Amino acid sequence: MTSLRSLASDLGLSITTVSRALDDYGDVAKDTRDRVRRAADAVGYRPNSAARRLRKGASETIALVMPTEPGRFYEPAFVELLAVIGERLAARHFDLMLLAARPGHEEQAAYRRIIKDRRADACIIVRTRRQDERVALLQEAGVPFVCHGRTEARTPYAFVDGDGETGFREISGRLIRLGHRRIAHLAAPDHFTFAELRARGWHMAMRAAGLPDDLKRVCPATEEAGEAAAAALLAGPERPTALICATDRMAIGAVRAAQAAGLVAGRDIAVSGHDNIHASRFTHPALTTMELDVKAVGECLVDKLFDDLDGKESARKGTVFPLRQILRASTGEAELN
Amino acid sequence: MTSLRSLASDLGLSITTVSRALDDYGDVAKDTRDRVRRAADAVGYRPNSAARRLRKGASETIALVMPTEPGRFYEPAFVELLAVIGERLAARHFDLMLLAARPGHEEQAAYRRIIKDRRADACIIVRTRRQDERVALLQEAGVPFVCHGRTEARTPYAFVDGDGETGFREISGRLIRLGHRRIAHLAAPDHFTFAELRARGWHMAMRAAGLPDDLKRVCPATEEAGEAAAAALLAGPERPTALICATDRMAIGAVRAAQAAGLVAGRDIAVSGHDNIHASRFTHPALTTMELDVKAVGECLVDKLFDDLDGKESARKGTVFPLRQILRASTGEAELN
DNA sequence: GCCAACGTTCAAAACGTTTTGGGAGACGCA
DNA sequence: TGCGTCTCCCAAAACGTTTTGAACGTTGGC
Repeated sequence: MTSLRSLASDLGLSITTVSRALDDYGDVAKDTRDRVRRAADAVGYRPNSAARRLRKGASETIALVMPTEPGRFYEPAFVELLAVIGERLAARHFDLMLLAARPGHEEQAAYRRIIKDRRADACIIVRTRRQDERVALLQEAGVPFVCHGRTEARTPYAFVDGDGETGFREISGRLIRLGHRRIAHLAAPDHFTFAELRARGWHMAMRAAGLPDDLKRVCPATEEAGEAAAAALLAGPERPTALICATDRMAIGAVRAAQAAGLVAGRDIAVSGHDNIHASRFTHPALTTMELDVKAVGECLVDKLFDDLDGKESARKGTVFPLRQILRASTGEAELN
Repeated sequence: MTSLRSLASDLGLSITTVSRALDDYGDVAKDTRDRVRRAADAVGYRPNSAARRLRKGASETIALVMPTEPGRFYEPAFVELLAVIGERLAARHFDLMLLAARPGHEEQAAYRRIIKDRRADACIIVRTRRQDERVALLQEAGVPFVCHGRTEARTPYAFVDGDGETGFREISGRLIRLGHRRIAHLAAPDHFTFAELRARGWHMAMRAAGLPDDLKRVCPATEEAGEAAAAALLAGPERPTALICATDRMAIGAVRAAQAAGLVAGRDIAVSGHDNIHASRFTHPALTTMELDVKAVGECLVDKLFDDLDGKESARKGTVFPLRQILRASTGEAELN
């Protein structure tokens, strides 16, 4: 609406001067600068973003492509993460552009388009995989990005992740101290980095305590799969007294399996998860789990991106946040049998 | 990268002709048009969005502002809705811009900025409220928009909603036919339109059957509040035999309250919800609920928006989708006492 | 008193597209 | 031949910003 031109003519100045005054160039006299500022504030001037983008060759937009695995994208914290990211970006007048694509062909195409059209200045990668073509693609194209979660890349890159390894080592250790000896792990598919890290934490704790580390089952991170895997473990010859699950959804399935086997979770068997999804508070018994500070993670993601865009070399590294253990009844001191 | 200019000079044509050829003007000879098309496809030409936006004065972007009520934005279907909307928009090369703002001052400011800067061509309003300033704001500014959910507006406007009224009338009727007489309704706060519609459905069924319609409690749409409200009802003089809850979250709380009162849901008392959130499948017993076809809703939202942008007058009206009833054990033929 | 440096301002170009307002040539008709 | 009509094409303007390069007056050193 109000353009630089009208502002300039109102003030009897050139467009150049007004533009530079607003951009804080040392070029322009302090008096003029103040005068321009006041006038701009008065009419609520905001530069036309399209014009600005065209001229600067930058879009002041960050892209986030949601991987929409059909029927599987169920992450309660994701909406919150989006909100945090959006707010943080808005503080610097950046836009958040949201895309959706199925992993594979469609996802690749989406990233290629972003890169080619320079529709966004940088990307946020979520649900990072161990072998992640998205990372390779963006690195090759020289487009700044940051990952939510880790991948196995040769070169340094920016990521923000929760310390699943330590988290699972801790909960395993806690159960060991409670007297558990046969502690099983329900792991998520290992093409996800988080799955491997969590499994490693459990593994390390078991080895450190000299306990068997072969009680591991891998299955999709769903309630149904968790239930089936837990049922199989409970029906086995060496029934475990504890089930450490990679995610809350799997743990919810595990609680059901225990119940079906006539066991009361928290008394006859310990069950724990990860994520602190809303439902974990409302299982019977309530689920012991761990959680990440979503706000801190979201802000860290954005800050890394800005650092990278600002040319700070330091941006290209990872930050790992500790997990907060949330102890509920499902791991109550179990009567071991 | 590849500009209209380079494309034109490669072809020995003017920029104008290339531009018009790609835009299907009748102006340009069929041969030339084909030649241009082929060349453009070959290099994968896509017009620079900033330049296009600047020139056309339209952003080809749709804004969606998430209302982030602290700790309360928990809608599993929301991510899926975003994905559907994003995909549908992408088919027409529109971007989805996501913002986050707390209802009230911050939210208003966000919309005002969108309007003023013309950062987006249209908006999608979610979590529509009965008295919704957002609707007023956008109508006044002449910015096209569509609501997910209904509001109380004087003028016709575009919305897409689920038929909560019929859905709740149906589940109420079903329970009545099962023999229930004292059927209570746990309603959500009535500044949400959906809350009022669902309550109305229950109300109508009760009146039609000549049953008392005073067993209604209003509370926030959370598990905790649902549990408290249900507990109060169950402790009352006229203990209901059925609890029809406005949302699954409230219903999950209600199931707990029943259990605490020594009642088994699905046998001693019937409980139903709405949303078919993931957790509803994993309560004990599994929750009877109803659900909306998120894909249909998302696509309808986008289509209405495009119709409006294309100048079709017909866009400014509502579409109400039927709800699918999902019968699970929590309403199993109850032993009434 | 001359030249350089400085502080302040500005005109003009550029970003890449869409659109306006023709223009050149071919063709038909009188 | 002259005139109007059609088909195909194009030069130039416009969108609103940022940036380049220079202009202008003043000041200071010599």
